[in-house]
Amino acid sequence: MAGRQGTDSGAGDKVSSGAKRAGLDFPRPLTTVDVVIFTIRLEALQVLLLRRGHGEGEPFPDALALPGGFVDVARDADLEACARRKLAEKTGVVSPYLEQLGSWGSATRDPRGWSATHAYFALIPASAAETALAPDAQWFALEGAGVKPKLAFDHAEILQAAVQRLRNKVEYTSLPAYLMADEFTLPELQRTYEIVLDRPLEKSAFRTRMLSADLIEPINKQRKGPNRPAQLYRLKTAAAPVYFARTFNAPE
Amino acid sequence: MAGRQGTDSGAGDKVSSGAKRAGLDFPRPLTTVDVVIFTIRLEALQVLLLRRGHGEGEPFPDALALPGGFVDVARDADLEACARRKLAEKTGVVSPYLEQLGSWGSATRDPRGWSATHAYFALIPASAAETALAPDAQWFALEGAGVKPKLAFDHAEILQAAVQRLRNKVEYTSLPAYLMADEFTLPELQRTYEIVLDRPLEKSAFRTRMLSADLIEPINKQRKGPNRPAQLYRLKTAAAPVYFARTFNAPE
DNA sequence: TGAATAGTGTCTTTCAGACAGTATTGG
DNA sequence: CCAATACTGTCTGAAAGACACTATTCA
Repeated sequence: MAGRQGTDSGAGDKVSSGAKRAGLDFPRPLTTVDVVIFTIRLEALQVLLLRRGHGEGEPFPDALALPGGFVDVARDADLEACARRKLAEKTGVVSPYLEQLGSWGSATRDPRGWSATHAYFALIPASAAETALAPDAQWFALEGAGVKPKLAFDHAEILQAAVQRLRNKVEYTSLPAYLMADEFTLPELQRTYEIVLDRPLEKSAFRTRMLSADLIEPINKQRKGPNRPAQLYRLKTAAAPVYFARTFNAPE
Repeated sequence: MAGRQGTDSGAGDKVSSGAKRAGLDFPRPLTTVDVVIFTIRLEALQVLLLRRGHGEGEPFPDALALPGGFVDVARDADLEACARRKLAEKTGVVSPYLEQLGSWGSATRDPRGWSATHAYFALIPASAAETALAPDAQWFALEGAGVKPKLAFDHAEILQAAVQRLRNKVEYTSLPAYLMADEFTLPELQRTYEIVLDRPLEKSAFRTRMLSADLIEPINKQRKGPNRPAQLYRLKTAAAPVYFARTFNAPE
């Protein structure tokens, strides 16, 4: 970030007050943060969407959109804090897996003017997906790389990027572990992998990979059922995501 | 991006004119774009840095910084166009490998106020690294994950993230191909991999991997030297980066 | 001929894919 | 006992690691 070069234009809104003295008297883009929140519900990968309002000057009235909004320079210390705030406001979840996805900015993506959004994606366990949900929020199952209804702004593009990133990383990381409840069995974890990847995995290779990674530990408990009970595991404390040296299936 | 929620504070600069009518009467962060430009020079991975000016109100006077600056809402159609503009202004290179790295935004990273930067990283061939360089720009060799001099803002952190991302991706992608001249030999490409990764690679496995990927093609030419000449290759036309199914060495 | 580097072949190791086989529960 | 699911073992194949070997140039 060097000092400003080039000429300022007269277009758009201007900042005033102390800005001129510091040489900051030029129009600023709008700055927002959006969060793509994933969970597993009903044996499907789902994403949280909000119904927009229809007040005066609101673009895309009544359309569906990702949770997000303007950065509040008084409340948000940094971008991630802003993303966590949006997440907590809409789901009550306070410490999910949260990763920066990228940013989208252009003159045209928001009819109110040049705007740039910082997109994050979060993984939350199914157990947390129902509890403190905001009234205007709703889960939608993913179909392919998107969702059935049309989305506001360029949110369909952002959602598509999030799904691709998630699917891609699931091939060689332990990210699906963050979609699990506190205690889970290996077959349940494998099922989560399979839902996200939308293809079956080999049981044997899957178990070897998961058990040889420094990721989960067995607890003194089993999941009962109408069949052989399964060992329960939990994430090791302070478990950062594990990166494996290979992807799951050789990509054809 | 939903409508604005919460309360606006009185801190910072305000927008005026049409903003109020549209409900946009709240302070906006500064929006910048920074580009981490890598090349290979003198058998080392190097990064382009700029010496900042020392005009009135300029933060970090005379310090080194990444090429970048404010988004110009009149000139830049979108963030990537802004990054390409900065790159072309400083190096003359117009079509490098360019990838979004992430964004950094906080109340404190710029003394002029809440600011968010969109960081990109670019790979350019050594041949292009010298030609149309801006007078205030200079190449610096990387040592570890950073560079010797102190950098302005949080640019040391951004640079570190760029190096980590590059090193990580080089383990399983063909990114170093974008650091090569138009024509290159396989040993030269391997040397580039080794410089970026800072460790030797096995010749045999390297050749097998590169030749079986749909990435390069031999041309009817050889590189002469005081030894056996080497086959010259070029990138296949419209070669997107190749992703391999495994990393190079098993991570210990 | 020898130095130097380009390029190939061969053996081993690692780990996923395939899939058969064993284990343990409830009914 | 049987159905159902959990879990293990064994064989195979693909690709990397190690490293020896051959090939081709110039001096």
